[in-house]
Amino acid sequence: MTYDTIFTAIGDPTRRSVLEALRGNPMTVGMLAEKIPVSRPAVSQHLKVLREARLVTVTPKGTANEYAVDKTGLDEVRSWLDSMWDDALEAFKSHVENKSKN
Amino acid sequence: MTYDTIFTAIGDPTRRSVLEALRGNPMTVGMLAEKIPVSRPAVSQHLKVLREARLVTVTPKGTANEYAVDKTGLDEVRSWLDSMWDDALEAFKSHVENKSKN
DNA sequence: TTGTATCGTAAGTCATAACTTACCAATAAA
DNA sequence: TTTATTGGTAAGTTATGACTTACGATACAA
Repeated sequence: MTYDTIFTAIGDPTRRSVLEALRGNPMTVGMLAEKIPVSRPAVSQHLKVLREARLVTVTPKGTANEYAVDKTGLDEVRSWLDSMWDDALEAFKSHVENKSKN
Repeated sequence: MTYDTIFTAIGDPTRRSVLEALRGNPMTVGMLAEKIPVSRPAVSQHLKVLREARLVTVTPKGTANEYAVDKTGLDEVRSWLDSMWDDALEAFKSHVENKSKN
């Protein structure tokens, strides 16, 4: 399941900070490292996890790598959410039916 | 931010297994503990985290506690997702506009 | 060619969260 | 009242993942 990777990625607070920072505009590693209270190599490591989860994209620009939000991973979250929501509604409905049968 | 709690909660694979198990039908701790490869007290601890994140509800039934998916937390995920999606689209749009200005 | 800027990765550290067993409280049945 | 079932919590263990510093590769300017 792809969403395992995605939710594991989002599960970390620092990685959520990275996504929050990127929601406005693409940013380089250095810029992110100035904004988020961890070392630059730590930011790189987190970006790697986010990239593998398809939550960010990277575009080399000279010596700099520019990162942006990748909607692919967000799509997966939405699919999971819709599916989860539907099932929860279904379970609630049949639960109520069972209840009114007793 | 409430969604910090939620995403931290979903970040754990065992807790995701719990949610997967509950998507079909409400279940008791004991039932969950049979289905998921961890001890029953571990399940209890995870359920506590999920409850505080508003991802599950608990209904005492005699000596048993029945847990079910709570749509409140799912709603938060949806809000975050929509907001994230909109911002990412906006950023992409203004990024393209900047690009065509250069 | 040298120097500078940028960043990925290796290697090391260690706090913490996910696990366990043990204990006990609450509920229900006998 | 006693016994059985169920589950929350305490306390202890430890693997791991989030952090750091160090190193070196790549791109670009001088």
